[in-house]
Amino acid sequence: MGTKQQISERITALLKESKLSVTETRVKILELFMKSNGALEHSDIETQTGQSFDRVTVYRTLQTFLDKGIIHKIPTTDTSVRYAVCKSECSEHDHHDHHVHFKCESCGTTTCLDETNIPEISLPKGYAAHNVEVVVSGVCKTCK
Amino acid sequence: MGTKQQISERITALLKESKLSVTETRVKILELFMKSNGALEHSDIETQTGQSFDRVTVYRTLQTFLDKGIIHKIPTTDTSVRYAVCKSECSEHDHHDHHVHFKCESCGTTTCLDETNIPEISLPKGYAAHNVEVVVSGVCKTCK
DNA sequence: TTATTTTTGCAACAGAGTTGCATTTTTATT
DNA sequence: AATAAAAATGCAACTCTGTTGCAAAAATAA
Ligand SMILES: [Mn+2]
Ligand SMILES: [Mn+2]
Ligand SMILES: [Zn+2]
Ligand SMILES: [Zn+2]
Repeated sequence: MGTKQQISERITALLKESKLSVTETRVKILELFMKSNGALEHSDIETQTGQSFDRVTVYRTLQTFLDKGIIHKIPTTDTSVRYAVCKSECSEHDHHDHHVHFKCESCGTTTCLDETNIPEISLPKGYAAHNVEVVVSGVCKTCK
Repeated sequence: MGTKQQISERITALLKESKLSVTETRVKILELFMKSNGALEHSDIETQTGQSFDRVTVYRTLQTFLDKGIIHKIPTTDTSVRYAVCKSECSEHDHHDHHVHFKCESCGTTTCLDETNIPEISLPKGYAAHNVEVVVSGVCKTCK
């Protein structure tokens, strides 16, 4: 957690590490991600910031964060795209989110289960795996 | 596999089992799915049928097939939606595709690995799993 | 402070998906 | 086989999501 001040400093540091200008948009969107306990989609960001930013800016900001390994996408079966902040192992052009994602059918929240490891999958002969995504749906601990 | 005649009969039977009218659109789209060795998205269906059907009809057909448990969706991290035919265990309103999906980074094909089982995932306390989706990306056996 | 680089907002556009409704096709009934 | 009832299709119009070019504004470097 941390105080508002501390979070703000962490965000500034993160942006500078990633060689990104520290702008109001980027800081506010990163704050949103850090406050939220679940993944966010584009529309969440638009509504939760109170329509203060242009849609285009939000799209570009998310793309920039993806490029720099600050956030990652979570697979869905609908056309929506969900994003969550990366913990540590991720870097520019090389995402390694070896954790399971959980989508609650009751509250709709998608969370990163950072402690839950992805098991080995033995593929048929001839297939080479680079990345494994696991999305579990069910009921989360708060909805239980 | 089977001859054209046999496939046609199987499709008719499948539609009747699902209590669906046997229409040209539905038969042609199901043929496409059965011929294809990978998953299809909406645009594939439009192009591969030679623009003969209205977009709206294709959307409605896919939705109907989903509702009846004839096809299932495959999760992606982009906004595209991929569909593949269900094998057997699936029925109306209850999809159980306990198999792994593979997306080839080389040829772009998404395939159902029907023999590859999904391992048990031990979630944190309080979480209840209803369904587990696994999507592996890498290089498929034909591209290797 | 000033110059340079980067980011933002706007406008305009492209594409994906949805809905209502009239027409056509399929299925059920006689 | 003909007819009636039900279901599916195609079209038009629309909404929603995401993209691109460019001028104005903001952030960083000098
Ligand atoms: Mn995650
Ligand atoms: Mn499948
Ligand atoms: Zn929940
Ligand atoms: Zn391949």
